[in-house]
Amino acid sequence: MKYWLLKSEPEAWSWDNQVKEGASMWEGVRNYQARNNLKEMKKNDLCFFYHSVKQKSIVGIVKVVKEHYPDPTDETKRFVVVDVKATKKLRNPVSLDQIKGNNKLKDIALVKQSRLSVMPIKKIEWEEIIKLSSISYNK
DNA sequence: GCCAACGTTGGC
DNA sequence: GCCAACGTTGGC
Repeated sequence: MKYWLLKSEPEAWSWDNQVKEGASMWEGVRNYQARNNLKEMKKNDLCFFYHSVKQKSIVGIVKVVKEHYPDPTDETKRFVVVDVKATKKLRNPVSLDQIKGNNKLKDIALVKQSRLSVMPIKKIEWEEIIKLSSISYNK
């Protein structure tokens, strides 16, 4: 069981869209590194759902419900999608600033490779972010 | 809105 | 196969 982070601009595809839609394709990835990550995802892996550009926060968790298959929106047939489903909203969003300010998260791919849209998350990083989301809730 | 950091494309 | 030119992403 692995952990991941998926990025989306909320104006293109938001957490609320994901909740409303239920299980849906994670489509439109056109980057090889991101694609390779999609291919490694297994059913029931969990992914943070990150809102880029505007909110710049992790807002929820989606689960992989179907492993990779060809992206029907890709004419070149080179890229793939997985199906994901919203499973849990974070109690409080965890912002990029919070992540950057946390020593345990300083090597996270989100910061190191700011342009990558599908990235692996280490278990300790996952747990730390979960913790941050509850701590901010208590404040 | 700007631009740094990347990724991709295509001419050579 | 190199690399200049171009396009895109996403933080600021």
